[in-house]
Amino acid sequence: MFDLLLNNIAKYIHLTEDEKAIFIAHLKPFHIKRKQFILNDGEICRNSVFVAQGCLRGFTVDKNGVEHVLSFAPPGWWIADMYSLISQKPGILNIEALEDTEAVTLSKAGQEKLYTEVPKFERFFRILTENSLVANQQRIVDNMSLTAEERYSIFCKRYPTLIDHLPQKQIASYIGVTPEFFSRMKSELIRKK
Amino acid sequence: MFDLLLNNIAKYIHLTEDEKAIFIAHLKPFHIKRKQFILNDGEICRNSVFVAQGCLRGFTVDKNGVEHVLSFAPPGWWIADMYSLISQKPGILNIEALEDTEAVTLSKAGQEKLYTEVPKFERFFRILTENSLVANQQRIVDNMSLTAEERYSIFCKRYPTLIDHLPQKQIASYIGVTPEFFSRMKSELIRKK
DNA sequence: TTAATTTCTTAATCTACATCAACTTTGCCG
DNA sequence: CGGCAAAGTTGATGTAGATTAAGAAATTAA
Repeated sequence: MFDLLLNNIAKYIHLTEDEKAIFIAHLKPFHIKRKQFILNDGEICRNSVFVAQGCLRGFTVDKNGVEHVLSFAPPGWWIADMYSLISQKPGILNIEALEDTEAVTLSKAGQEKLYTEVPKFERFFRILTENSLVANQQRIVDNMSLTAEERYSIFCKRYPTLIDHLPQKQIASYIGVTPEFFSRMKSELIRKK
Repeated sequence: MFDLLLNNIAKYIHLTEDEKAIFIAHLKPFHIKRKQFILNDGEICRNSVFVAQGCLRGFTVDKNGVEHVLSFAPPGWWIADMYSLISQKPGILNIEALEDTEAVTLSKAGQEKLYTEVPKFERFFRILTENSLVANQQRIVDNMSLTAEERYSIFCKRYPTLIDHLPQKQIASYIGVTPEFFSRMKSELIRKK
């Protein structure tokens, strides 16, 4: 059950069996059906969530009611409204299951306790956050300097597994175009080849 | 000399005098003239830089030769090519002084040594990275869901000190429009009021 | 299976912002 | 201070991608 997560952690820090047990004691497994939400904008985000199976998405809704996908969380990924989780103020992110999903939560309180019990986790989450920061900075650069077509091509390379079983309107939203434009773009790409 | 930095750190972790000394031993103060670079794209980023006075900017150059400002570093801010710093592979960021600047460097090696010597710094840099991640995620959302005018308004609120003494083409680049459009936008804003 | 709902496609029209070009203003360096 | 490069302005025109709308295809739920 926790194998995927523990293997993931093992890439960055080494844990004794005791430390693993302490860690696992803070986790709460759960599963959630497609289309259900684990977080709504305006709420305070109280957990980090690690996906073991299925897929979640984090998105905002702008003042015109348009959704914008900030992140996908396929197996092996963490997701949370980082702003809200850190500040414990109401956030702007909605987190929804795109398919039936199995995951574990680590509460904010649990995470902080973990830092004192096993300080090595400071390192683990620092590295995790660093990697996330790098990906987000790259996305900003891509959004500023590339066309939608180029961003799509990058998405395909970076998330090959997601392409197949994700509604394409979700991908359109992630790369920052409308579903209509995305559809056209795809058919033009096929025509070109 | 290190006061600004130490006060900054004190917001997140408490350091003994010994620990402060260890930290400072890893720092190297330097100053750099306007228009000089401390990092070029294609190079490996070997340092984090903390600005005490002046201002730096980090930017990429796209395949058409257009610059895109990823970040400004006024006094009290860190700057680095995080991708390159972490991976120690060639990066895409240029870092340039917008004015004569005084700063300190912390080398990648020094930072890692610091983590083992004073583990509290894991926490400090984790928090720093978390805050940066939150800001970057917000910027992605803003770029996807707001008009240039709205992004400018947010920029003004968030970086009031920068507005005055920054060439406006740099601000235009940061919010993701051309200098020409930015100029027009500003004059329309004035006309409106 | 079928009805209902959601997703995808295609087409016409529209707009925020880019590009190009010429000119004016600012600010820096000798 | 004066000359020159960089920054900012303004206007005409171009375009990537949005919007609206309506039908076709695919999923889902019953």
